Amino acid sequence: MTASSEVLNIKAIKVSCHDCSLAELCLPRGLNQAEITELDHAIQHRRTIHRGDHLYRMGDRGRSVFVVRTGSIKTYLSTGAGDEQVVGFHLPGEILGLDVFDNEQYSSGAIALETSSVCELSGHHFEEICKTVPAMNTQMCRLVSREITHDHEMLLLLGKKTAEERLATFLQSLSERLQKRGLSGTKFNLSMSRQDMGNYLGLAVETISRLFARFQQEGILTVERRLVSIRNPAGLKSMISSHQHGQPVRSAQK
Amino acid sequence: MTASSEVLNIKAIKVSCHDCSLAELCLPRGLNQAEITELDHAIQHRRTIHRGDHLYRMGDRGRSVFVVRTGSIKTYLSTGAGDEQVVGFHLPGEILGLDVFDNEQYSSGAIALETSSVCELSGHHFEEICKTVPAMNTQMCRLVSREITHDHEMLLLLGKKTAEERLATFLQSLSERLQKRGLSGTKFNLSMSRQDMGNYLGLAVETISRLFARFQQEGILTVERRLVSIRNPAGLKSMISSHQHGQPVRSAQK
DNA sequence: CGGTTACTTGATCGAGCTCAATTAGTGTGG
DNA sequence: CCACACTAATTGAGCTCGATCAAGTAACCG
Repeated sequence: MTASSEVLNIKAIKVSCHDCSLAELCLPRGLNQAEITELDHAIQHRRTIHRGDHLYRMGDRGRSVFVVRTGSIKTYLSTGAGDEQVVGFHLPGEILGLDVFDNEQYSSGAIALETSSVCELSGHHFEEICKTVPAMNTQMCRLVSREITHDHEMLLLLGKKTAEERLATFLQSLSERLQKRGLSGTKFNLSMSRQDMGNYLGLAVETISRLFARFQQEGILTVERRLVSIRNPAGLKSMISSHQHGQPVRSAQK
Repeated sequence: MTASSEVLNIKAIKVSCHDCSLAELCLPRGLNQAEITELDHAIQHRRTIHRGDHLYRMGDRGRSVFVVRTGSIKTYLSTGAGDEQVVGFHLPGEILGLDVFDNEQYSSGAIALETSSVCELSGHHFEEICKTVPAMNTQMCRLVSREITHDHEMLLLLGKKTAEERLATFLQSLSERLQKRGLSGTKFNLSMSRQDMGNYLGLAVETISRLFARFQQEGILTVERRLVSIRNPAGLKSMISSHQHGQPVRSAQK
């Protein structure tokens, strides 16, 4: 804010949750000043990782969860057979590593898509703060719940949606998340490759490429390398779910 | 069933976690006697639901999570467009409804696959117990973590696996879960329809049927209506992941 | 620049879906 | 106890969406 605070940039690494612009999206949301102070004590340290670096690998022992501060991070699973599945893209304010609590080791890996910084919340401090700050426990439940709901929506996407619906859903979701962060929801850079997108959406890279070409032809968006501009947001939304089903199809109901 | 046991059935509803045979698989796991007593107070009541009944519907307001005591329950999501995605099958000792904490409404629906009973843990009591019994908080984190990991494995299944691999994975997982509950892992009844299985695995009913026929032909198992007998467990396991990939394919790595 | 990687575009193929017909359970009521 | 309706499951035939294979182009980077 003030010009003179420039000198304090080194301190920026030590920025507290009080001053963090992400506070409203992040763990502190809904906490009072005293509670945020407690939370601040629990944050072990801020770490920076570069494009392609692992934050943690599948199977790593640990007890920490992380919150993205800047940049973006993908999480993925790999099978013995060599193929991998991207399970999430994480933007500033989003939490990752929740899979560590089962037996104190990560069941997924996390790689930075670009230079990124994260706040680390160690398991020990995490348990402490859940005990001492009830609001924090509630907040944590909310985040975990959201994560599960999101994963379920991804199951629906992979289980039922067409290629077109998948990409449209992905772009729409990304757009909304960026907008919440004060960025443009209509013009943004993709931090992940076509490869990663395809992997995440259960599609081949070629399919992603062709879909982008088609969306462009139809005037839905323009895309140049990784820069996407949504031209027709309503059109994009209308592609998210299939319309043609007259009566319920592939029903889960009895 | 028997006329004489009717008298005791009423008591069955009031069984405590102390006496429950599921304790080792369920929430009380790792808790001491005093802590289990606290947990017992938090369990609001036991409920019985019949085949096809909803435990809760998508969008229902609430704050409770449930643990299956007997029977089995499926959870599912539905889109506006009318199609649905089964996101889980829940066996005794397994928790469901964790998606309720985000904004105090269920983002999924839950339907009994057969006559089932559940223990309800209300949100209020749940928060209380997490505060007063730290071990319970740890336990909860573990369960949530496991849920997330499982969902991620399902993303991998839907995103990368072939139809054969999907069904094999499903049967193997079911077999293991039943075995943990003291039931046979080689001969068991499927409580869900082919429809539900197909929906869950992202496959058409016909594909499930054909796969069962093929597995039978290959001597992997026999299936008669919903009764499955695994004849060659090693053979089943070997079908879980693709072998042919020489070098990493569809990689998530950069 | 030359080499590497990311992306695009075209042509072909196949796993699994859809449609259709049949069979086998499962009640339900007379 | 059986006839009827209804749902669940199987089996066959053909088709389609998106994968795979192949080639070319464009950005990036030492």
